[in-house]
Amino acid sequence: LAAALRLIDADGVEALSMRKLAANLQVNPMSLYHHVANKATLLADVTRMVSARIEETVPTNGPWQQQLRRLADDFRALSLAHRNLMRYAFAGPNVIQRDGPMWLALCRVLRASGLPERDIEPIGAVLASLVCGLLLTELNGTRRRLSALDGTEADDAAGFSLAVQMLIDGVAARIAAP
Amino acid sequence: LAAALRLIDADGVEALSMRKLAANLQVNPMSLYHHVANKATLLADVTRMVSARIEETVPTNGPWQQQLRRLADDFRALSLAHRNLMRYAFAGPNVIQRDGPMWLALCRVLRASGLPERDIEPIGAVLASLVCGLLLTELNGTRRRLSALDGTEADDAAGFSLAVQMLIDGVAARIAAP
DNA sequence: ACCTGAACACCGTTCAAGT
DNA sequence: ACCTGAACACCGTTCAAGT
Repeated sequence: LAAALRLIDADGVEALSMRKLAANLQVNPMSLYHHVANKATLLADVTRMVSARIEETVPTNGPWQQQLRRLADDFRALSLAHRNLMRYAFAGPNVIQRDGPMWLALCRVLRASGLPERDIEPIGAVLASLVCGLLLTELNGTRRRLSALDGTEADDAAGFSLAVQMLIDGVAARIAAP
Repeated sequence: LAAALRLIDADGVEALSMRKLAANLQVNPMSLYHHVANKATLLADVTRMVSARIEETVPTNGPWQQQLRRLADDFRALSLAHRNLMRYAFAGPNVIQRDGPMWLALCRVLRASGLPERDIEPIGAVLASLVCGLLLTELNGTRRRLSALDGTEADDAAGFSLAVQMLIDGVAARIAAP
């Protein structure tokens, strides 16, 4: 999986083939099938491996607004660190798993915010979706292309930050007047 | 392009090959290359063709909140009508074009809302990104899987509606206190 | 201007045979 | 339990030759 990720980081998901991966590992292409069912599950496994890295970086103190922002920023850092993989992975269902650290951390923060219990999961799912959209459009260049004629990396970061603030305010509004 | 879209609707983007498309058109595979540069641009062209269908359905009267909601709903209807294509297309840069009807309509509505001119494009880009996220996670099943143990189509629609309302409120708040 | 057949350089995956 | 070579059924694309 680590070797596959290296190749994807270098050349993109489309350029990864079982045969190239085998060559990179100095092994017969067919040997891979003793460790992985097929290419699709290999990609799903790489995606899950990378997505699980949110875990370590998650803080548990400070105001909920700050924790939420931190979670979003970590998700963004992860996406930018593995652009090629994540751009592909967002199309599939493996980026945010229901039993994964990302979702668990998000629910924990929302509970700490005082949001009514029955709102936690639906609002959490919507927030996760919205942030996925921000990251996907940053990875594929759509946001930069739309928001200005001469977009920079700093504009991407600013747009992300602005949007996350909007989401935090939205949650706050829902706590104040449920 | 229409034939390609039919095949994609039926079997998904992965199952589309130049050779199958040619067979479907009762033509030699190589003939296709006289009408399209390669497979990647064919897919981009299909995406643009479908994305342009927002055009006709866009209203120009009523309060801006209602127009914005209508735009989002139309985008959702389009995405659901061509799930296989759109799931793939969201990964690329061709869904929302800067000179396309979607973006032009969005900017028109935001101008009508009274949002300061210099906020139109950055806020528009962020809103477009967020809605892309909602649709993508609906198409790949992530939102349904996260928000409840027994999600239905109606839950998807409700989550979408709730999120769009949050976005409209966010814009309204920015108009009231800039 | 469009179509075609042959060919090239790749794919993912199966299977029988090896150690 | 793991590795391997040969083989199968596909790919996208190029190119020279046709109409």
